[in-house]
Amino acid sequence: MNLKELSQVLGLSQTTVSRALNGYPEVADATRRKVQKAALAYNYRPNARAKGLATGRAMAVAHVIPVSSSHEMVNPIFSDFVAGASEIYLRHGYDMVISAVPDEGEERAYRELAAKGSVDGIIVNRPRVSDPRIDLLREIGLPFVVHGRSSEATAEYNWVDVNNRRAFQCATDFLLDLGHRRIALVNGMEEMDFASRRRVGYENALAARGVTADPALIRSDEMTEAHGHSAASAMLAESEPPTGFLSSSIITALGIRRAIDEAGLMIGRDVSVVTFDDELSYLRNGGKVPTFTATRSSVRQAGRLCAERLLSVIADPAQPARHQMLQAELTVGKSTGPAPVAACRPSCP
Amino acid sequence: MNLKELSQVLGLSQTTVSRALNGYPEVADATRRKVQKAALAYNYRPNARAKGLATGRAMAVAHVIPVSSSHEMVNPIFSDFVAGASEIYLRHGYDMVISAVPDEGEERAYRELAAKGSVDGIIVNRPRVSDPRIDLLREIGLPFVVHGRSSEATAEYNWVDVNNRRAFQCATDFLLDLGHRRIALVNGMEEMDFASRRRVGYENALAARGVTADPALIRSDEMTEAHGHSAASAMLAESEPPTGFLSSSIITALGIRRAIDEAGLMIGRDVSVVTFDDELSYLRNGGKVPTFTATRSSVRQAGRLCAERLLSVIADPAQPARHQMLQAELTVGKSTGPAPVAACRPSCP
DNA sequence: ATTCGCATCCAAAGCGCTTTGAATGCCTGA
DNA sequence: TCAGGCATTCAAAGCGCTTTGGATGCGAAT
Repeated sequence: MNLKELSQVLGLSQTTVSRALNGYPEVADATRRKVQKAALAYNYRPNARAKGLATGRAMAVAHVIPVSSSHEMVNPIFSDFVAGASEIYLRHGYDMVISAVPDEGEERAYRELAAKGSVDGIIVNRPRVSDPRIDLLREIGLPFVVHGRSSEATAEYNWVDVNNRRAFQCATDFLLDLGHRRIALVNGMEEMDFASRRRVGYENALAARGVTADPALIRSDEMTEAHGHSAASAMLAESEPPTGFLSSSIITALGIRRAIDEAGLMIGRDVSVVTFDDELSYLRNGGKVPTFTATRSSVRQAGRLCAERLLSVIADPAQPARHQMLQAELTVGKSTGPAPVAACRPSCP
Repeated sequence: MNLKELSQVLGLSQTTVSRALNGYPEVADATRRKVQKAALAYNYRPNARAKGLATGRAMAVAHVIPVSSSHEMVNPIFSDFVAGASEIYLRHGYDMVISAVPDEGEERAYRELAAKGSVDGIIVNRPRVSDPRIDLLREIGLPFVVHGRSSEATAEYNWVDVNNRRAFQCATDFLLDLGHRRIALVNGMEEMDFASRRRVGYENALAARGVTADPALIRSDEMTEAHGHSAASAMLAESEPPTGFLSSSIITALGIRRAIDEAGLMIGRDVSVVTFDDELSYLRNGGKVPTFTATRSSVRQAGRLCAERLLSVIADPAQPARHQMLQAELTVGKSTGPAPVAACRPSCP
């Protein structure tokens, strides 16, 4: 059933039917009710493509998911972020299109997205420290919101981010306060902006206490369970193993815990772990006293905020850029404790 | 730059330009080359909405993600499935729209999706044992492919599924062969078809050996780490604890392992665990000898297959329904071993 | 020389909607 | 009685594309 048919059934013009359904005031109340009833009865929905063509708005936004031919990795936080964002889109009648963009033709893909006109705006995920996408999107003129920031970007743009530097500074301080001195950082890929900021927070905290960061205690890779495990295993096997770990994701933290178990050590007593916790729905760091001591910030909530911001920018593209900084709170769980007193070694008196 | 402008620049009609770009034969080679060059130079892309309106095809498919107001859970396999599917869509020039559908208005939402005409087909996720969506979609006439099956559906429909029953039967047999008799099942929600089939496989295997399934050893819930942990903790604290666990997901398996560790037991020696492994990219069950003994089947691959099937159905909707059954292979890892000889208990001689 | 076929190109209709500009009918006030 | 105002409704244009149904011109066949 399309508008033409519906209007014929009703004996009205397409204009009147369209206006009645879209809430225009110049339609008699009786007529409007009649039209609404018929629309319901015939299960009429305006065709989205035709509507879009006529209005110039797609009522859809794109989330870009980078696909790399080299390594098939999906961002673990993708699902929860998307779930949060789609709550908002649902409420506002927007569709979400997921656009897989291969690493190679990144620029081309973004331009195409804009030129095709199938979306009114874009959410940019996983910005790198230096990320050409931001300037590109500004040039193209398509509304966008970045989840995260790009440190080296000069232009103004809308972003929603969590205070990664501060979170890792706090987490490091927490371990330092507990007496830990050899603290390892199991980080994400450091060309990613969030990972780079986390490292800065870690290094700042150490420097503030006069502890020199040991490069052997810093690892950076995709945030998989395997990475957490292999990084921690290797470090724990060193002659001077760390007594504390900072983890960039609850998934790597699981790997770190596994390595600790395997080493015959006890987490929270022999080795402490503080992790960043995105509050992934299927990996809740739950319980009254959470398993892991963590700096937590809901990525699902970040998804909601990004989506809301994007819809606002689409509604009024001229407004100045706005930034939303979320604070990750440190919650003490069972994975941390005072630094163990050094075991008696040959060098000890 | 739109078609009209481009054709004016070239001094050609819109018809010719359109045909030149779409590969129709009735265009002179020289003309075609000129048009292609200009299209590139001006960065011309046909407007997707207009094209869709004219052709009647949206060049987009929907993936439905159910959002429940009661519990905010995202299917953990969502990201990898979507990543696999989008590889295919990308290759064929299709967009993927993620449609959040609230539990309440499910039927309305599907009808709307079809009537709006913004997609050419749908992927149905997480079918339940009895799932009205299948009949609904058949009635609506929108092409669809189900990831999984719905046992109680009578009509024919396209699906891609893994042999869950067989996988769990094999896994159970494997533990039985190792001498285990008290085998627990930590399952997903059993109104989901896959979980129901897994349970059947488990029960069949036990029955075939004359072992009666103990209801106390079966738990079913969302496949979170917490569920694995709490289910296993509770069971291990019983007077007759299980010596083997079957887990429905690598995520619950992580929780089970945690419970085993906490109980002071050793996985693979005191307690064996076999898990279903969807090969999630950030939770690879890696290594030469994998951590977990598992029946594995890549959900990313399932995403690819579903997408390919859907595009095929869209291209030729009249073709008969086809089914693709993937077989999950059992891979032996470090999490299983012979059933421990019963420790000396008061009741022992 | 005329016709036919072929290669190439084009004008215009149409996809289903919104929106502009105008028409219609009715009531009010002069 | 008639102009003017208001409330309703409508016909038609237009969004940017594809596609139908010709046009046009040229060389080959008659």
